[in-house]
Amino acid sequence: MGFQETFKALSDPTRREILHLLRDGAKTAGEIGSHFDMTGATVSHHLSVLREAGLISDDRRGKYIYYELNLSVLDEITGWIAGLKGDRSDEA
Amino acid sequence: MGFQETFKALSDPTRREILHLLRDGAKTAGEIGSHFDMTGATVSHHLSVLREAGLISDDRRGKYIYYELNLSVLDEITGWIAGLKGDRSDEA
DNA sequence: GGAACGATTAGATGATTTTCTAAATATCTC
DNA sequence: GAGATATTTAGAAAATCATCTAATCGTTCC
Repeated sequence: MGFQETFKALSDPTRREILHLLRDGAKTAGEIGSHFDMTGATVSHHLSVLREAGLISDDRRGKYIYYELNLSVLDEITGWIAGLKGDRSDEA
Repeated sequence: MGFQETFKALSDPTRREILHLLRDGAKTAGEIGSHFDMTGATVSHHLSVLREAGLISDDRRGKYIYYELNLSVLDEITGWIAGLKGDRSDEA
């Protein structure tokens, strides 16, 4: 993890849309993929980028793999931004 | 502008450090560049990415170009994240 | 005007990224 | 176990990106 991976993950519109899709609950890779005009392999790749960034987690249930939002990493981002907005120069 | 450019701009560690450097006031391109072990041309490129993302603005004063933080775009980012954390499915 | 300095732009190169097709893995059902 | 379904992994191609060197632009000062 780290800001590097997180921001990189968020920099792709497909991946941001995936996060949006997961707002109202976990979805399978297939359900997520059906929202996009690209192959399942490509969606799978995006899911793995999001997973490596810690933005989603996966939950295997039988034949399906459910993905769900993981919001804690986003808190780190807002924290980083807040640190940028604070004007104290002794901060990390 | 748009999230695309903003997140992409934030995804590079050099650029995030530049933003950090500008927390306590405007600096010239040269001052910024002296903090990094890369050519001035490369730093200039990073500054232009940040400028196009709306994260910094430039102010030419004579021979020097001063760069300073532009925080409003960061507010849009925190707004987007907040929207992701809200669970209402009728939101944009 | 010309030299000196601060900074950007142009063009090239190697690395990374996005996407695809094809093949592989995992699970369920018969 | 074989076939069907859900998903990922492997490998390749095109696009984008970070970085460099060299050349250019803008300003100041003599």
